[in-house]
Amino acid sequence: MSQLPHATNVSELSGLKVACKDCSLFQLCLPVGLGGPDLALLDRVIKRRHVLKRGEYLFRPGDPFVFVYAVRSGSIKTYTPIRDGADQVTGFHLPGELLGLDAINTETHQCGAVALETSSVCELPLNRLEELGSVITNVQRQMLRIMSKQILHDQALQVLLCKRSAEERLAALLLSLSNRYKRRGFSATEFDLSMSRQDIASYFGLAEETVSRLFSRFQEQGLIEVTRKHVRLRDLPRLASMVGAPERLD
Amino acid sequence: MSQLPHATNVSELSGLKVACKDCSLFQLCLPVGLGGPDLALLDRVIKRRHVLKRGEYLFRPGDPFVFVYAVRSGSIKTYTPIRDGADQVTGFHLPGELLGLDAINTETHQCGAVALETSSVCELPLNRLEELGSVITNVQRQMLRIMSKQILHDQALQVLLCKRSAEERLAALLLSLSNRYKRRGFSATEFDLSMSRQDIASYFGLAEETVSRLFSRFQEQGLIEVTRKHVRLRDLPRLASMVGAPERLD
DNA sequence: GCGCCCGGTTGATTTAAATCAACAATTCCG
DNA sequence: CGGAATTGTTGATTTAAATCAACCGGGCGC
Repeated sequence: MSQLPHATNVSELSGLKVACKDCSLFQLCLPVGLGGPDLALLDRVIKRRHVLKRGEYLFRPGDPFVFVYAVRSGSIKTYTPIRDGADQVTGFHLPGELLGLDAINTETHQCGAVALETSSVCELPLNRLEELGSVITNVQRQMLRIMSKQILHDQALQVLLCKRSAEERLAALLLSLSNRYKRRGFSATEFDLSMSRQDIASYFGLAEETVSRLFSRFQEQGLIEVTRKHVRLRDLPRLASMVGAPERLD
Repeated sequence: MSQLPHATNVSELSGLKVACKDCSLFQLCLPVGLGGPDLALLDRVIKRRHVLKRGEYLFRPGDPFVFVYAVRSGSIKTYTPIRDGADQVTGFHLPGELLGLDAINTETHQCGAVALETSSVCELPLNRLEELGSVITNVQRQMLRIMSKQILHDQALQVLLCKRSAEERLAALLLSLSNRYKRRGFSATEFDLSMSRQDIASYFGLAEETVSRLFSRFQEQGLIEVTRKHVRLRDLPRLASMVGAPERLD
């Protein structure tokens, strides 16, 4: 189906229990920077490898908040229902990224999360962390950093939506995916989009047709090669020059 | 200059040292829900009453992160510089609201913060919290909640920017200010805007002229009465009906 | 007290992107 | 395997909001 590479193929095959310290996502995920003892305790409460098929829901709006989730493989989109029955896509999440942070305050998910392809997640019971002793401070400090990063990301998106054209928004997305794949050890210039044109349009407040036209235009201009979901970025520097630093979505 | 009411007038006059437990913003600010011992420790590290005149900067983009700030009186806007030299306004902050959360991760402010009128803030040295013992867990838990709330707020703004017209965006702002003033004990229907039309336009990705026209139109329609910065909301229910639940900015 | 400047308003015109419409290519599914 | 449904593409037209332009009025300095 999707040809998205899976960072965790090897560890997934080797067994269900892969400790955080042995996970290929260690550097990108919650435990980054945590020491051995903290990791061991963290491993005790994290539930691993909840698997989702394409289209399956991790949680839905209104669900009670139980876990923060870390994407382990695949990709997951989050969305908010808006009036008129439509959905607004609020984010695309790759391995190592955390989901459900917006539900900590109200203890209820306002967003939903759907797998864009076969994916797996780890479940972090934020409330149970308090049972553990020393680990909590370090993990919470790490949580603060991750949420701070999310807030910065949301601000970049705000600038993009307020000040930038449809063209620049799409460039920003392609660049963001490129950087994120690269950091995960995959090609920065060739990958499959796991989201539909409609998802991209929704995420950026554009019409599906506009996104489609932009993909065509980028191709005409020699910026990219695109066939359906497969994308090859042919001119990364020019793509990057279209997107200012404060609008980087990485 | 601005006729914005000041929640903290009384306590400000009574002296420089007002403990969190005696602050009128207690219920709206960081310490909400914290117990006496935690509060006492918190009071030891919080610096109070840094005063800013209109137009003064609390921090600028690039400044090293030292404090998280809580607005104590007045109002403060945050902004990001974007290419072409312009600024994008990223938020308006009223008493009890926290500033600088986006800098926790990088330890550098990406945004700047300017007083929209004479304002004062408390300074919370996030890093020094670790010197304190038991307080840290509870305060950090509270920080997680506040940041979660911010992320939810950012998502509401995303929906507004992606899916709603200029008209609905302005309605959302007026409604948000109304609710926030109300919670602080002020009139929900009559207040002064501390931000300029340009600030509002920037915040929502609109032109100054559009915002101006909308104020006029709202007045024609009997929704509001507006003279320069003074606003009276004449039909709160109709205003509210223009803004869906997932777009509430409160 | 007068005029200047800035913030705000109002009008005319342009434009980027939405909408409407038709169609092509894939994937889904019996 | 074949037809329906979904997803994506391309073209014509409309539209909300930007831009360009002129002007107003209050507050401030001189």
